[in-house]
Amino acid sequence: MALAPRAQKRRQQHRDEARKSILDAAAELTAESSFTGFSVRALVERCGYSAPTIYHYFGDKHGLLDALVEDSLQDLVRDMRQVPTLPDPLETVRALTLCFGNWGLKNPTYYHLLTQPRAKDAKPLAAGEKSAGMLTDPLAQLVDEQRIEESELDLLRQSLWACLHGLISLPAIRPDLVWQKDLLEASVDRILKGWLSTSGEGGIETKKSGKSDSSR
Amino acid sequence: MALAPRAQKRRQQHRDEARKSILDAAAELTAESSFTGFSVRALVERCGYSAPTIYHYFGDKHGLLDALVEDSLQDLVRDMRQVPTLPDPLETVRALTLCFGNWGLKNPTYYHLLTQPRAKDAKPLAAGEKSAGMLTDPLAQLVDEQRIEESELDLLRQSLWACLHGLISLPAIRPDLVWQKDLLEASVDRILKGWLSTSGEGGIETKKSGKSDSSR
DNA sequence: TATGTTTCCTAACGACGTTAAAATAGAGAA
DNA sequence: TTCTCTATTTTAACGTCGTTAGGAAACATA
Repeated sequence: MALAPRAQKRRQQHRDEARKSILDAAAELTAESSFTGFSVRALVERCGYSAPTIYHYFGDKHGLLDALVEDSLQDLVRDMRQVPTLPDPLETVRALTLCFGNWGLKNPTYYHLLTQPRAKDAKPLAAGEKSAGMLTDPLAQLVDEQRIEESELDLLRQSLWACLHGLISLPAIRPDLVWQKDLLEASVDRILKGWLSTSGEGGIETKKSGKSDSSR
Repeated sequence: MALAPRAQKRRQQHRDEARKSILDAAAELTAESSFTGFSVRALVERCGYSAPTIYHYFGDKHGLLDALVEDSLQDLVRDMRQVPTLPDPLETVRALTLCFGNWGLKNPTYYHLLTQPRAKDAKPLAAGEKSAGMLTDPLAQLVDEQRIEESELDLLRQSLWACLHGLISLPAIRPDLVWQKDLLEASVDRILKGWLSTSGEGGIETKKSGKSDSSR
């Protein structure tokens, strides 16, 4: 028995409103107390709906949090789309990386939820993948311009990603410490510099400029 | 009523044995299933003691896990102590950093417990602080040798720490991906290179070597 | 009206960390 | 020995969590 289009639309509208009011309450809760202290039951008290309703709409606690993060991630993707493609692809990589990093620093709770190990259903959030893929083109261009070796591309990508992850998450883990305010920007610059300058030579600049590999 | 020394010693011995058998069972459990899936109740079943006994010895679930991590951290500190002080302090920094990083990669569960936000009682693990402090001397020496500016010392320290954190924790978070096997070593080298080479100039090496700050 | 579907709630289940209260064991004192 | 004090250990619960079975209520079609 297919629903008439009118009724179907009204149903969907009601669904969206309910989802939104639940997500709004969840956003409030995560803003007040971060991921710790967020519980379905606290959300139930806050949003007026009952627990099974939340499970009806989101299936799971993780599903709810995923929807919450996905909303914020769409803001990020919008921001990253506004980053212009600069003449120097390295500048583009830098700008995109900083854009992502600043989003993470501003939304530590969402970033933490994003990077929390996911269940076996596994699929990473769509917007997360999208933002990660935005680096592909400018990086490929750097290879084309022979400023990085193709054999090092994956290494650079993973290195940049991992370091960025640390730069975002460590200050969130240790808010008790005072963090240098330009830490993200300075670090990204140095990392890119380290990967791109004298790209043929792998070693680090030692005092005597000779390679002593005493730590192997 | 002070205890006689003999009895006191035997008591202590019994205490240590009980603690050790609990910690051994906990180590087994965390080795099988990582931090998720570790529960006090599972430990109770494994170790034979009852729940309040565990609380008697460790006060808390966190206290138990802290004791577990502290044990492994002592191995790390021992390893780091064996790193020789090399003629080039940069090599020393590199070796210590790689030592710590490799420990983290080999003990992802313990590293995760170590970096999990701690309760309000706050005090960081003793061995953790000790290992972090080992970089102080060689870094100061780099300043003495005028290879890094003193004003950038804290920035470098935090950058190195944060990137190292990312390099350890991201592969643990995403074991589904294939990680370049030299990621840690290559990254640390590039980061140090980025911070030390041409130490007077902050910008990154752009195509035209001109600074365009379009991302501010 | 009657029927099927979607939405929503009451009430519970099982697992978790934790603890109150009491039983047990060990060591010195009588 | 017996008594007493302390340290160890257990049984049995409490409160919270995520989750779900089952049914009631609302709604759209017929």
